[in-house]
Amino acid sequence: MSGTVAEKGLEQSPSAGKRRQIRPKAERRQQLIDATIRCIAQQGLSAITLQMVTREAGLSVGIANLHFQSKDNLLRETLRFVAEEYHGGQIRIMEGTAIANLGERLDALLDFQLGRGVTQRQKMSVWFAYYGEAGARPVYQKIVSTVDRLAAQKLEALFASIIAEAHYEGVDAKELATGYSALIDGLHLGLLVTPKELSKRRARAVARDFLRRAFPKHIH
Amino acid sequence: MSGTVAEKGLEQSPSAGKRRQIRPKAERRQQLIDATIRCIAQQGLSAITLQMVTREAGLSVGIANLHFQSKDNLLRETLRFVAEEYHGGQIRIMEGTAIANLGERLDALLDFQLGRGVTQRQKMSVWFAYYGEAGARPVYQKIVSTVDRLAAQKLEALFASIIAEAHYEGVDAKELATGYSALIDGLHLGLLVTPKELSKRRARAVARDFLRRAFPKHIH
DNA sequence: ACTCAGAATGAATGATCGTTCATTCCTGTG
DNA sequence: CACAGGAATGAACGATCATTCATTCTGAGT
Repeated sequence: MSGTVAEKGLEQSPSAGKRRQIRPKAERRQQLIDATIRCIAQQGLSAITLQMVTREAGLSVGIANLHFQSKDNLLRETLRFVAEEYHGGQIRIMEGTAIANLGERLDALLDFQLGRGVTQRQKMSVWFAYYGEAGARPVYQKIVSTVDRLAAQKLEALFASIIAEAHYEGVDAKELATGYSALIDGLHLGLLVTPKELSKRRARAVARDFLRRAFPKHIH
Repeated sequence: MSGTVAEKGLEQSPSAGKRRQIRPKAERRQQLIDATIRCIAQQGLSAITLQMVTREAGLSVGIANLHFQSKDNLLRETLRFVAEEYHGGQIRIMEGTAIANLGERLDALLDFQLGRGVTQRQKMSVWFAYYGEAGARPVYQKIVSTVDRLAAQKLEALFASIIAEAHYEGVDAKELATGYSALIDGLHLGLLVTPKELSKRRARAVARDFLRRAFPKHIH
């Protein structure tokens, strides 16, 4: 997890807020994306406003259209960023050579997916805000599908390796990967919508249980 | 499943669209809620408009505020209706005495949750549209939590009965119910966002696999 | 046939949004 | 130090929204 999303929002100088600053284009873009994420989490995707986002970023209204051409494009780029952050994190764990033991790699994946970084209200709010619009906006669907497909393939490969290693019988890697991904998504949803009923601790226990049932020799 | 949501949208007379009709308040409310559901599915929650909804219902703009006081209230009532429809359907199956056999009751539940009625794009779009806003709107969270808790209790009770009936060992009904609910939610999400990657057939297979792993004596 | 309570309408209103662009102000370069 | 390129600003604009309410119309009761 990279902690690039949080902080900022105020100028670097605590009280002063006047002096105009010129910064490289890439930096401003990221600054606006970060502000967009914070606004979506706090106000929701349907209530979001350019005035809201640019104020959160400590900049003027016009700058959003300067760097992103339109509000629609800013929202698209924000989704692209969040999607790549999440799926990239998963993929890095699954194809990383740092962890040789397959069981430990599974553990690391679960730690990431239900760990502090991902299960922040802020992050989950953004995820599901876009999911909610995906039904009506094919563009969002496409952005998510693209990264999602790659992560799904990596997960399936990891499961296949585990199955081969321990000669598990009657288990289909692809079907199991689909189920595990869906389970994680559903747990995120539960953490977001009914946090009183589902604690993070229990979410982890549930996911671990799923893996233990499938790979008893790898998850103790 | 009650099919109250579809049809309408046009006056009863195909071509004529002028004559004003007076109908009971309850009927008009339902008519507007149905139109709202269709609009959310087609345009998304963030793009929805009272003009859009009332036109879809074949009525004038002012009528929305007449029967619901505000747009916010219309959206709240629509969520309440959808939530009760979905969770009510589940609860009716789980506490219904029509099916005595516990294994068959499980099957019926799965058929409902991943059947034609629920997995329509229209329905799932509405669900996740509201879920997406739940992070920023405590009201939505509360509405969903209320019905969700009851369904979760019924599911847990059903699982507990099954566990007791066949003396399954080392299985916790509550944890399993949480996992199953999350799995179903995640599969709905997959069907909505990545329909190309996940067919309804495979979603059912995945859910059935989860149940078979947990209750091998009940699901063949 | 007549009446009238109240359901339904839709033009008008004020607020707010995304977007534009003339202007201002940095800052690296010569 | 002077200057030019372009990053940043924010007032202005037109479009669109939720909401109001004076008016019209309906249909059940008499």
